[in-house]
Amino acid sequence: MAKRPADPANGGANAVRQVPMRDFSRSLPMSLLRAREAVMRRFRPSLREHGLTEQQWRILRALAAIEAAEVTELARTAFLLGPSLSRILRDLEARNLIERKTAKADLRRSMVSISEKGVKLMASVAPSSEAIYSEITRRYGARKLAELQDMLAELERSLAELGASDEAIAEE
Amino acid sequence: MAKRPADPANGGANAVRQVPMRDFSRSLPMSLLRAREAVMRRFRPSLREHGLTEQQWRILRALAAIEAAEVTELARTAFLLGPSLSRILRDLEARNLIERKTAKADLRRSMVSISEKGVKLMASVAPSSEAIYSEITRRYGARKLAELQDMLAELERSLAELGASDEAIAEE
DNA sequence: GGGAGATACTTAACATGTTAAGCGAATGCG
DNA sequence: CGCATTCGCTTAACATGTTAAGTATCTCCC
Repeated sequence: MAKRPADPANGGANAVRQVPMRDFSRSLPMSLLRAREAVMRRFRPSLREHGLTEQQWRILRALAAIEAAEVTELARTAFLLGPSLSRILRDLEARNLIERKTAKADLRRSMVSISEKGVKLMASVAPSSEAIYSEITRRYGARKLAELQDMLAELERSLAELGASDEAIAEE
Repeated sequence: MAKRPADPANGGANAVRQVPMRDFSRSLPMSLLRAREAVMRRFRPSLREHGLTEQQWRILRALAAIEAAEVTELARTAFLLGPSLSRILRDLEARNLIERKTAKADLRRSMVSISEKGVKLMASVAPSSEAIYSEITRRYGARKLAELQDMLAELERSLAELGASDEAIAEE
C-alpha cells in the first residue's frame, strides 16, 4: 500500500526532492478537469449565443424536468452551492426566466419554477445542445460513453463512503 | 407556467415534458463535475490547513517538477487561464513562495520558479496529499483508476479533433 | 530602420466557487 | 408558553473562471 518510504515530516535542510510525486498531468483531479473542460468547450459557445452561462443552463434544465422545487432541492439537482444558486436565481428572476413564491406552510421555503419565457428559451437552445451531445457521443462511442459514466458513478460511490476517515458523521 | 399552489406531497404525477432531454444527472458534464468534486472534497481540507487553494497547489506542484518556466508554459501545465494565473502568481510572489525574473533575451517573458520557502511548504503538504491519493486508489482500485484515466485521456483526444470541424468559419 | 502585426503577459469586468456569517421562520422541549 | 436550537435561504468576502481589452516588447517585411 505505502510505497513511499518513511519520511520525516519536518524535512531537512536538503531541498532536493527525493520523493517525486505522481506525474502531475496524470493526477485524477487534473484528468477529470481536463476532460470536463474539453467537453464544456463544445457547449459554451452555443449557450453564450443565447445569453446563458453553463450554470444558468443547468438550473433551467433541472427546473424544466421537475416543474417546481425548493431552493435546496434545486441546489442538489443542479449541483450548485447555496450561495451560487441564490445569486443566479436572483438574476434569472430579474430576467423573468423563472418564478418564485414562498410556500404557505413554511415561510422560509420558496418554490422555484421555470417561466413560460424560460421554457421558450430552453426550446431554442435544446436542439443545438442535443446536436453537440450527439456529435460527442458519435466521436467517442456510445458504448464507451456509457461505460465512462458508470465508472464515474462508481468513483463517486467509492469516495462517498470515505467520509468517515476524517470527520464525524452525524447522519444515517 | 406552473401556478399551482405548493404541493409538498411527493410521489405525485409528474408534469408532461415537452422537451424530453437526456436525464439531467446522466449528462457527461455533470458526471465529470460530480466525480471531480467527490475527489477534490478529500484534498481541500488538507490544502486549506496549509493555506493553499487547489490552484495554488497545482502551480507549486508544476513548478517543483520543472524547476523554472515561463508564465504561458506554466498556464498550460497547471491548466489555468492566463488571467487566473497572473493573479495567483502575484499573490504567491507576495507570500515569497515563488520567484520571478524577466528573461534577458525577451523582456516580455518572465521566468517563474519555486522558492526555498515554497519547496518547504510543498514538503509539508505532500505526505498528507499522497496519503489521500493512496486511499482513493485503494478504495476505487488501482487497475480501475488507470483504466479511468485512459478513458478520460481518450475523451480529450476525441474532442480535440472536433475543434476544426465547425469553428474555423465563424469570424467577426 | 521603421511601422504593422504578432506575442507575452496583465488588467478589467462580470459570473461562479467556497467558506463563514447573518436573518427570519419553524421546532423541540422544559 | 418561552426560548434556545435548528432550518432554509441570503449576504458577505475572497479566490478563481471566463472573455475582452490594454500594454509593452519583439518580428517581420517593405
